[in-house]
Amino acid sequence: MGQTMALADDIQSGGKALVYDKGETIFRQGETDPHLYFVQKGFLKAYYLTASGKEYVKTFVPENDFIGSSNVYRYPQTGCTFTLVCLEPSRLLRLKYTDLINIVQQTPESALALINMLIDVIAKKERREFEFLCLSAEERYQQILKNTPELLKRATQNDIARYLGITPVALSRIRSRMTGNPSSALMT
Amino acid sequence: MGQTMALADDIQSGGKALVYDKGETIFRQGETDPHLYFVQKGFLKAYYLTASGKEYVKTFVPENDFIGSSNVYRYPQTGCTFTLVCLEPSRLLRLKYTDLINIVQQTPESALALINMLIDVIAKKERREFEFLCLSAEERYQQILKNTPELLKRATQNDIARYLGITPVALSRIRSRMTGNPSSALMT
DNA sequence: TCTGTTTTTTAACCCGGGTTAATGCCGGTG
DNA sequence: CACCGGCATTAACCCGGGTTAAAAAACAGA
Repeated sequence: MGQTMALADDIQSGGKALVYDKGETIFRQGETDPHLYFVQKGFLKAYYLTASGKEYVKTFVPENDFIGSSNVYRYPQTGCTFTLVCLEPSRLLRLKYTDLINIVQQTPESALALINMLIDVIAKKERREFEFLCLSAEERYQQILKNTPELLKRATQNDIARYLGITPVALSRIRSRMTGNPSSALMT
Repeated sequence: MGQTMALADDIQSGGKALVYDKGETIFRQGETDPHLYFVQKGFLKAYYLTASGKEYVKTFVPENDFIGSSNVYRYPQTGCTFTLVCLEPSRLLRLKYTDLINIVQQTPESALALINMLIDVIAKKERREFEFLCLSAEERYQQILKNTPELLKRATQNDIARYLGITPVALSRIRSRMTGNPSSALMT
């Protein structure tokens, strides 16, 4: 983590600080935005919008986390695969991917810091993949209760449902099932 | 890709070649194996085994791909989160994570190659995550038909089902639904 | 406080996938 | 050749989640 913070320092020195209001959009699905963002303060939501108009939440982004459309770095002509919007007033540091690579080429330590950060991202995605593959929607919700209960305070239940890959109606049912009002099982 | 191949060369010079028969296990869930593997030839399956004995396929690993339990790199005391087994006779290159880091510290170019490789891994995981989040099981199967039809030849339908996150029975139903024998809809 | 909007809950109905079990189908082995 | 184990298919039944719609609850602004 010390290494990652050092990288954050590098980004701080090379990046541009930006302030957004709640509800503001940083970039939209389809646009090209060749930047990596570091969240100094606030809370954001990254989401996919399908052709049929349905929204699915890719991830929530809290303080001290990074976000950017990685495909745009590798294939600069492609568009972002998702939209990034603020759920709270936020302060971000913005840095071009190409500038990041330049910074990281300067010192082996910062290169290693970036490598470790990327491996952390991979580990995180691996856990989400594991949860989709191996757990039921109810079990995935219980993981949130156990591991990131703050999320319940910062995101609406609608958005949490769309993050779990289910509808808000289904999440409401899961919750009432879990509250376990066992008497309801006895009633007609 | 040229960069990634250069990295593969580095791994080749520092790695140890290993040969496995079909059915052999490289490492088991719970063991600690601090290595990254590069597949020169063959085809492997990485899978999770739940407490209740159910198997879920995390990924298939074809030639020129890498695999390793990334959490073991960051947290060396933890065990692998999955089991790795050969579906075909395979030749692998094995390299300690720590040696890889040493190699990569030598030259900025190899560090950049690793960074690019990691970003490719992230992009790949992002697509799988997207498919779980936004697509139905049938749509996910259609993605395989479109993007990696070779998989149908190298893996059993059982394993493909467990990769899609459904049961073999469900995949069989999806296939018969898709064959679209429309007459069956007319019959009792 | 009143009001309009968003979020959450509940109900009814449908459908896809899980489960179990039976059957058929190879492919390998003795 | 006969046998056996794993793989694929099919059927029957159940349950969780999608969909639609309506109502209740929580919020934010005037």
